[in-house]
Amino acid sequence: MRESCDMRGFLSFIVLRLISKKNMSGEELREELKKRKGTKPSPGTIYPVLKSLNEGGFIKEIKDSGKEKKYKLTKSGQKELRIATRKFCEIFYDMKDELGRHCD
Amino acid sequence: MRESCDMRGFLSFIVLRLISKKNMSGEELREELKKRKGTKPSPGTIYPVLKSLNEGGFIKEIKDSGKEKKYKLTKSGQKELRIATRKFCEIFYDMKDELGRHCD
DNA sequence: ATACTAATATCGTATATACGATATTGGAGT
DNA sequence: ACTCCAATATCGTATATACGATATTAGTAT
Repeated sequence: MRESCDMRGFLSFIVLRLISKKNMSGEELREELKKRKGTKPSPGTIYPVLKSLNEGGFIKEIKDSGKEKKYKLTKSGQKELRIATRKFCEIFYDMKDELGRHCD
Repeated sequence: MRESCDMRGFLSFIVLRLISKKNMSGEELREELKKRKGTKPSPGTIYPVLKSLNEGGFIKEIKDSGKEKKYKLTKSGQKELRIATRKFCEIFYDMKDELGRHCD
């Protein structure tokens, strides 16, 4: 996960958040993102992100039935998610009203 | 502003949002982003964004005293912001609780 | 008018996120 | 065992956002 000042880390952030709620595979993530955004991210988008988060030690593969590989957060991933969430809130603190209005 | 499926449009989104609340110059935007994120985006980050939003017709230069150039949203920019806000809320609808908790 | 300075603008470079296309892999079913 | 398919993985390419360095510009002050 990036530490610098740019805005590019959001896909990793979303993936960490989704996995923190429920252990998920690449395909499940693609489905969930389709629900949220209307379009399904291509395999070339999601699998490199999972690879990078895995190599960074933020998520860990768990064996599941079938050929799916599910991932769960590691301790380090939980910590990273807390940090990223705080940053997100600092940047977007004033989106609270809109989120309430649009999404109830 | 981008229409596709990626996550990269957030700096433009934030800039549109800030300008929608108050006409702002590049320096004022840098200051506000510093407040929110802790680091001030470099000139090489913010001015190209303003240029691109201006060329896209989303913001418009207004003459101010001094050498500052302030920008205001155009009608097209207002519309774009509404669309982008809805998308943002669809993606991050479940951040509502965190935003409430962290930022009150 | 000239020098100074803050704001703006541009340049080269780096990287995360994106895509579509293609390759690989591992269970399922025959 | 072999084929098939869905899930995963990789490749080449494109673009927005990032930086630091440098250049330009327009008021300010001397």
